[in-house]
Amino acid sequence: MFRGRHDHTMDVKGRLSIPRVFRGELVGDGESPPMLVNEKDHLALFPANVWSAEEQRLMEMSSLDPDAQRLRRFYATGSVPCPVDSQGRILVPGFLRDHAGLEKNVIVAGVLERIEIWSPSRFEQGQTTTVHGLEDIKRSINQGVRS
Amino acid sequence: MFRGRHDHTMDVKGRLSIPRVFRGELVGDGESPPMLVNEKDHLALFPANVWSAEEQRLMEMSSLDPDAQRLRRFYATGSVPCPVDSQGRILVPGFLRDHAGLEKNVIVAGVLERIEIWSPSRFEQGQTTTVHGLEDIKRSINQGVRS
DNA sequence: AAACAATGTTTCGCGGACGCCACGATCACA
DNA sequence: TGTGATCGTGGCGTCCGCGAAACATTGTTT
Repeated sequence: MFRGRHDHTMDVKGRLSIPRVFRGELVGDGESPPMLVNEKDHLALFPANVWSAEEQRLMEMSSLDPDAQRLRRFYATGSVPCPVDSQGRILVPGFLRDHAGLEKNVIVAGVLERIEIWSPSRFEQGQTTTVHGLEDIKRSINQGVRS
Repeated sequence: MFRGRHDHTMDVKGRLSIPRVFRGELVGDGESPPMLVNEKDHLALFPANVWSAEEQRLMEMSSLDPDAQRLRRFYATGSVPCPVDSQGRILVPGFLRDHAGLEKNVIVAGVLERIEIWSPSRFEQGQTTTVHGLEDIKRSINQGVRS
């Protein structure tokens, strides 16, 4: 379970050191490398087994459903195996840096089963809007509108 | 069950002593450390088992629901394990201090299953608005509008 | 063969973290 | 009312973990 927020900086070449507290759980037994995945406005980093479970669910969706097909394409195209080097760093490919709008300063956030990598400005913005809507979100979830 | 209000002060480095009466229940058997959690306008401190139950509920929400995802991100990113040192103090990370607007003087309040940490001004303000709206709150709860 | 790109390695320095101790105020109890 | 114990405060001081940047090495391409 990943938790907390860390302000880190990226190499000019796109190398980013993973917070120490995350490394153990992230690499697991080291069998297969973690996965770096493109999301709408940020990147996500998964332990191999967690992502493969997620991927499994994508594959189980109907290939006749255009939406499912789109979803599959988006994630398949935007995901990359991402080994952690001996100094605890990952290399973020250029096209993912671009999509997530990452520059030198980034935020590495623990979100339970995943690690998220954000541009600071986008992150702050997202958080503030979340805070504003927080009570409504809680209410609607509490009422079982979703779940 | 935590009760009562305590005016304490924080270290320049963010160390804060927990009221004596809270310590026993807070650390429990000491297996896993208490959790310090960011809330909208204050911080909350939980015995490990209490927070992990809460976290469990977060994880069970659909990862396809954007609102659930936001909620998860908010709480996971804003929570950090928070061991109590040998002198009964915790260390409050800088980013949580900022979010809660904490400075030197803080209020440590017992709120049944949780301990809350407030900036004095925000606390007072919250209390007064609660007092004003008290009757309405009671009414709507009584009507089962929530929960 | 030279230049650039990619990856691996080393070092430095900041600051976070922790432990200890002493002062002082407050509370309890005699 | 006095005395003692408890508990919070804060002030050092030190340590070392960790991240960041610079450096070295390898490999690849034309």
